[in-house]
Amino acid sequence: MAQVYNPQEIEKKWQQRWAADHIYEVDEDNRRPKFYALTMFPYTSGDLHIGHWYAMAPSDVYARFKRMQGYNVLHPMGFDAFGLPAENAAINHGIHPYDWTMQNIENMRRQLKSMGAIYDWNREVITCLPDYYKWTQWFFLKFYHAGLAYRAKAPVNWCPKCQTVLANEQVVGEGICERCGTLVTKKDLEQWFFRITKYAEELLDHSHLDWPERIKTMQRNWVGKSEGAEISFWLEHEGIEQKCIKVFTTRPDTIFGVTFLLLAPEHPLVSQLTALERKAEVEEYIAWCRRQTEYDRLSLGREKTGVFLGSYVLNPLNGERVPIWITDYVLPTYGTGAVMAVPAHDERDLEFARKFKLPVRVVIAPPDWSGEELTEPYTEAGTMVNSGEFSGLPSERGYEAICALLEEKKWGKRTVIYRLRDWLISRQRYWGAPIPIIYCDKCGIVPVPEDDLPVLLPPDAEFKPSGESPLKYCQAFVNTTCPKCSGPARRETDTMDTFMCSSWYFLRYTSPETRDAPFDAAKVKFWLPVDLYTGGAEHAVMHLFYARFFIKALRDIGLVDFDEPFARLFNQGTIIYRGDKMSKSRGNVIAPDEYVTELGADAVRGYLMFVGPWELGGEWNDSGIVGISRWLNRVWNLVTTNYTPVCRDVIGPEDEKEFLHIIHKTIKKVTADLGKFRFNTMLASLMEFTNYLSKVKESGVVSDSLWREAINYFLLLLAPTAPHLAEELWARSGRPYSIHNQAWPEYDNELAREEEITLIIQVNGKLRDKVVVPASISEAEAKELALGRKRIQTYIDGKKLINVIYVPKRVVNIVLAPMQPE
RNA sequence: GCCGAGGUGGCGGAAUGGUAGACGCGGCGGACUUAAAAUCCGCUUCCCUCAAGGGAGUGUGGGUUCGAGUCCCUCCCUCGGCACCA
Repeated sequence: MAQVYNPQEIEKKWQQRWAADHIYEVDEDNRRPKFYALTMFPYTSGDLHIGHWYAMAPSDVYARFKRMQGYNVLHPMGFDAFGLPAENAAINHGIHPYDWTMQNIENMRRQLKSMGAIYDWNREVITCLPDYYKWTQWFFLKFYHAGLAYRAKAPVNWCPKCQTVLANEQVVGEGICERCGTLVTKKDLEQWFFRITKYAEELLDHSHLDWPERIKTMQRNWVGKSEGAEISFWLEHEGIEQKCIKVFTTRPDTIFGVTFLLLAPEHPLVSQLTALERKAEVEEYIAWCRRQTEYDRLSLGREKTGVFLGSYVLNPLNGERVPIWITDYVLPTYGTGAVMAVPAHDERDLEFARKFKLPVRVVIAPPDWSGEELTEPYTEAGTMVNSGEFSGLPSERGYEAICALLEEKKWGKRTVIYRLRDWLISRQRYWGAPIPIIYCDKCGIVPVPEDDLPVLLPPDAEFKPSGESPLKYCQAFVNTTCPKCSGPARRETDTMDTFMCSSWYFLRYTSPETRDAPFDAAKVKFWLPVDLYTGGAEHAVMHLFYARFFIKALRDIGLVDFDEPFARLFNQGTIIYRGDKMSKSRGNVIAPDEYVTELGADAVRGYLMFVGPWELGGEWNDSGIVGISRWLNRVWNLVTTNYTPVCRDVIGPEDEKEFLHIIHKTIKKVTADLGKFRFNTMLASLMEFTNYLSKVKESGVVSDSLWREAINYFLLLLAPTAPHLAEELWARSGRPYSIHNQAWPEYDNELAREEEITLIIQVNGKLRDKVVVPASISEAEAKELALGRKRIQTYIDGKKLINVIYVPKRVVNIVLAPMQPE
């Protein structure tokens, strides 16, 4: 038997034993309350780095904690296995994406197993296998039949490097591709969309979700709800069909201040509304706009640009003639692509008016307005002026009155619009689930019949990116027969966004073996919703948003009976290394393997929890981990070397009492900290406990039985954090296998309570003395004691006592009169 | 520009409005050793002092309070998100 702590040996041993005994396998056992603890599954990039461990190890600790607390815990793991890097690897290294992905999974699974988590590997889910993506395709068909999937031509985000379209959510920061950082361009393409906008309103509702405020805010901003009115401005133009231009405004109360109308350069009426003599100038401007990148166009702080079309509309409320301009700050995709400009009350419109010397008319008076021109736009509510019959009304009432009038006269109506666009799910790439659609010259768009699923990804496709789907060139795949008329037909060659795959994987974990359905409905009913979902915040408006949409759609289709997938969400922070987020693309990854080999998985787990609060992340520091490793060694020595009480007739009852107090105080603290994900302070209190145990051991002042009890509690508290070491020490001290099937210790509140406290004595708020007193001390006793202290006397001497403040069990503050100046 | 998180020793970080710096790293000193490593023990915010003791101190400047790292206001910096959305 090894006498020194040898993590390599014991970790391997227990991992094999746990697997052989199936101790972490889970079933729908109703005797214990269920708890679904889910960690975002990793993309199969090749290696897990310390950043992955930071997401996974603490969540495993929490899942183990809940398990010991008596919950029936489902804590599964799988792989998000479709995606571009697999293809890029294929292109760069000549290996098939399937082989690359499966090799990576092999390696990552090995790494994950070395962590010693409670994953039930029978439930593993791999999204790129036909058993799985068959159902991803099946959901597409369900959405199609429910009217939630449609095909449309639209200007879409195009990544020239990835050679594929991207969803709006995948364009980040300054208009760059979320995956590769390339500047995204626009392309007009026929694509498949999911009608996520149908759920815009419901997606705004986070009222039953225990989620971080900032994620909820980001989702709300992403939906971008605006309430206002759509108003028709009459066209004063001969010879065109349209009688009016519709604008959207959130401030119908400012309509009397409209001094020009703005259209997006892409607005369909622009060419018809351009006066002959302005044609050249307008066309030149439009051409200039086209040359601007999306990012340039949306960036703030650039000078306003635009041209006058040479035509006019009439303001329906006052009949005024209003010139029509085009400008690139009006976006064709938002609202109606047309804006009524009110320069007095909108910053951008004012800038535009000043640049082009257009009139500015105040129609909402600020509270103390003198009637002068405003130097800056006034965008708040106020009193309406220069507004005909509405003048004098508070603008909030004017808003209502004008809307009512517009609706009565049918000049406009109240409207709500959203910034959210439908979810573009087509990708012109190989390594994804094929969209199960067939195009027939006779029958048009025909969905693949359910029985024909999966539409298998042909293994032999040429997948070099060409800007078109690689599947297009795979004749055996493309050519098929129409399911309706049996005539010759072509398959859709685009694949689905991989976020489709990750929108339902958490359902599959409940029943991965199910063959005739995506999941076993009873098991989903048992386990879902996920009780705790942990992962990085980078998915706020992507994965987390899509998954919510998916569940709402499945609910409406009748496949699930709940509204939200993730009841509670927790975002861990980011692991920084060399000043940057650790990631393979940044080339600053630290592999856990060498640390696991050298110091053990328990040490790596422990160190990651010790760097700081989980939600804040932290800097990976090589030298920090040795602290945890040394501590685990001390733990080993503490438990494996014999304790012998000193030879005394009776072991002092006072010492035993204090010992019990420390034990229960520690249980209380560790339990509370684990519940709050405060792993760093939990470890600190376990360390303090071991420091205390060492002292006790040295002095031998407790009985043998109490010592054993303390070790017993300590190992139970250690078990979630260092599962291997705890199991080994548990076994070595003759306790029954397995520690991980033991109940979490309960603390005795009486014993955990402090009996003695250090009373702080302050004079005028400054610490001057401290004294240890029984916790039961009364106010009068405490004050008397404080005033009687020798050291305090020297401060009080000769000064006037104004007040004595007593804070129970904490402080006596003696307030003296300030010194009179001479 | 707006929203959110954060700013505390040499470093990572602790602190229900009540002892600032728990716990760990690093450093210094000591024990063990022929020696080193490992381990163990002690010290370690800064300044004055042999010491006892005293003073200063949680990004900046104010305020509230008997008492502020913590609450309020001002400003500065770092990180994350959003950003011409009518």
